[in-house]
Amino acid sequence: MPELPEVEVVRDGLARHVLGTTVTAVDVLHGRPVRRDPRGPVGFADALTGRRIEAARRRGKYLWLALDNGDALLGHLGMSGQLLLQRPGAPDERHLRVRLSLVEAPGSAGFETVASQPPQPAGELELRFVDQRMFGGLLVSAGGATLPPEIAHIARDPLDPEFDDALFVHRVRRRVSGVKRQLLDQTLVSGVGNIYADEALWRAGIHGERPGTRLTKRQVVELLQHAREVMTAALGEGGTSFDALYVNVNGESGYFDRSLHAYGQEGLPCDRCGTPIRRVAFMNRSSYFCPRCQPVPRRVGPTARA
DNA sequence: ATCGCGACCTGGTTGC
DNA sequence: TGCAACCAGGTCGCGA
Repeated sequence: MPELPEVEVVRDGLARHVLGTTVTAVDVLHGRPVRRDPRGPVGFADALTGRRIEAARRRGKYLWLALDNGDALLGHLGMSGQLLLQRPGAPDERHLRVRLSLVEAPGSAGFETVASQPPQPAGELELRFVDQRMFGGLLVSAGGATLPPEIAHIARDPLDPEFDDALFVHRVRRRVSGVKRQLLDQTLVSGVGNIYADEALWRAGIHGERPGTRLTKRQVVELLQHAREVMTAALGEGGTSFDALYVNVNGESGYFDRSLHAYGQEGLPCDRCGTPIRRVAFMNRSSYFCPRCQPVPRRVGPTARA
């Protein structure tokens, strides 16, 4: 599933290929992905048509295209979403939900970086939102070009140069909530999902059910740094599979196969101590951890296994 | 105010 | 073999 590194790869691809283009048509094939747009599917399409794309920005797992009127096309890939760039006429993907027709503005150099692609009408391409499960979605954010108000509550992510480490440490240590739950709290830090939370906790040797109030400053600082490292590593690998005219979100990127130490490793020996990795239910999903490197805190141990 | 949990989705896999 | 149950999980809204 797309995590912060994959979303950043998409953002980067969009930045290199759709800036300066103008939206000439919008086709909403399924209403659900635009459910959060207050204008509805028709209003959504109308608000985009004729607009020029000026920037591609991201915060956490949200990304948006800044438009020439100060609005923004805000998107979230959810679990299974993809943003693909296709030539017009390419067969519809099975789960194609929204199609934006784009045209290069006269005089723009926007497409000249696209090499070795199939023949296509000059300056025309499609931006397609494909999403099997439709947890993701798109909306037009009024006045959202710089930062959409819809995501004003979303914290900066750990790779953001303006992320406030000290504030994060302070807030985590003030809450009794388990530290994994806090890592997943978008108002504290964004971009960390179930996979990166488990990986960062494994690297830090901290159990996710440890209350924030029971962690030292140093432990939280180190945990944050581990989250940065694991996401940076994934970003490096995610970027290598990027195809110029095919902005892809690959949930099976090599990174996940090669570099995971905890997530999805139930029963396999811990890469540090050999103890079998354990899996427990957590927030309607799963948590993976090494019971030796990440001992279950005594006070909450019984519930952590429930 | 803060916290925790269930609903939302589909398709692949598992179990009976 | 066929069908049902389960699982993946980010985000939001609701209830405690």
